[in-house]
Amino acid sequence: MGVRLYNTASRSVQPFSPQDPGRVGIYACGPTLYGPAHIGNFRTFLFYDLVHRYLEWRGYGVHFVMNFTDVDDKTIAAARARGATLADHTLVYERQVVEEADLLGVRRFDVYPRATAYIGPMVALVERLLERGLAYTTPDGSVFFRIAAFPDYGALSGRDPGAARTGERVAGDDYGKEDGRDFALWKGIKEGDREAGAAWSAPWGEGRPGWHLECSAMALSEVGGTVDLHLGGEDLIFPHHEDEIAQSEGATGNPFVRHWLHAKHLRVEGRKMSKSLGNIVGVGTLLAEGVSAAALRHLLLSAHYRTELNFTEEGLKASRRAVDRLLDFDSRLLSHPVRSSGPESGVREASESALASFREALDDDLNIARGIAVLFGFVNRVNGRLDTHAVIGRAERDAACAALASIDEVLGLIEVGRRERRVDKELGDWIEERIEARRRARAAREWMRADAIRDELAAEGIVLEDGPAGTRWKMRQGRH
RNA sequence: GGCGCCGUGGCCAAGUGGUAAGGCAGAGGACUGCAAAUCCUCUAUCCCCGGUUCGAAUCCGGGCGGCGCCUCCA
Repeated sequence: MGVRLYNTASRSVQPFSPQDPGRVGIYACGPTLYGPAHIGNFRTFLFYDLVHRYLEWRGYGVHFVMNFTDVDDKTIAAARARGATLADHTLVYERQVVEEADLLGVRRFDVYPRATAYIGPMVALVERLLERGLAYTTPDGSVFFRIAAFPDYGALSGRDPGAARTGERVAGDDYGKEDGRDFALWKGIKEGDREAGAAWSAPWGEGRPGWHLECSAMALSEVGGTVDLHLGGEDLIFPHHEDEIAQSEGATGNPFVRHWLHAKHLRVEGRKMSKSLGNIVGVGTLLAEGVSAAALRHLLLSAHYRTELNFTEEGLKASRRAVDRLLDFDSRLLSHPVRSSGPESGVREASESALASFREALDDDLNIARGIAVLFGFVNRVNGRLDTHAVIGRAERDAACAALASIDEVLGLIEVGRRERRVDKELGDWIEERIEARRRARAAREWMRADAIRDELAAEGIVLEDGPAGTRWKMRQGRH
């Protein structure tokens, strides 16, 4: 059947059909660098990561572009409040978000354009729109898009362009608009912009680009004529993406995007995350508190991207346990005794069917909840086999390892979890030494001494698992 | 007011016409020196009412409840 994805534009799930399967061009709206990213941002970024990883897993050649918005009202305001230049201010948060994304296992995308590096293309875009009569300048040096001249406006979000809002009161900086719905392509220079390094010259006057324009310019420059997949948070459908379509198609005359995907927002303890509620949760804060990155990844990834996800303390705990189960299985599989030949235990069959079911689940509009269920079903089945078969064939074991690794190429849970369990060589050697001492104590049936050693290790976060093939140990992950 | 989404066991969450995946939590059992890990068993008729159908959580109608966007917002 192939990959099927929901398309916001058609409001239905449809086959994913890139123009050129060999090079799928994807543009994702990235963070605005005014402050630290929060878990809501990261739910969206992890959704991007899923799209990225899954399409590559399915064999597509993916060219994935995620921008950084480093100039807009908020970044300028934040930079000015700190007395920093725009460039200095945004660099701080760019570094931070990249670092956090790495910690959560978000694979690096191909290109990260920063808006301020695309002023040229933006100016060119506006010039074309002016030529075509789709834009007009105002006395303060701003340029607005003329929505009345673009009949398709509203198609993505399902709005009637003619209705409502026309006669609305205009905001303070929007003097001169012909129509209340018209949006700014370029904002004429204002007090303080130049000092903050937020002013560029253009044929119609000095100023800075409008937010919507930035994404159009970067998408057209970095992805090309038509974007196969354009991703974003659900809040961007209107007006941001509607405006991107209007500008891009108005200027080029070509379809801008084939397929739109939007991730739903998350809630925190049942409530909307907002400044006024004071419940904005930063990823950096959580990680600093000792929350496991793998657990956080699991939680943010575990619900389908088009359903509301409720971020709770309890959910985080459940996710942590779930990831532990995966990691325990991973290490059990790797250390399970094998022989070169002999009767099959059923592990190979379980591996093959897990891979097929996983693909089926993810092909269906990235149904990750079902995909994760398939994974746990696999873990369960194989654990059962390992219980009843003290030794399995090497080829079977390898097949199971390969299946697990393959699925984790998409989920990245074991990938991130393993990192957190890793210990340095010195600690590792000490652990091995202690385990050997405990082994001797146990052999001598000196339980008190053996348990004292186990407690000693537990105090360092090391958990032991005795099995027929010896004792395995693991580093307990973060507090949550 | 306009557009849209959702309501499944204690919590989270799949399933969208054939009699309920998975994770967490809970109970009992097996294994273990004790643990840990693991396995087995048990725990829901799907917000309510009506309709369509041989058959509905799944379709239709009506309620009730929760939520999103419409303004900066992932």
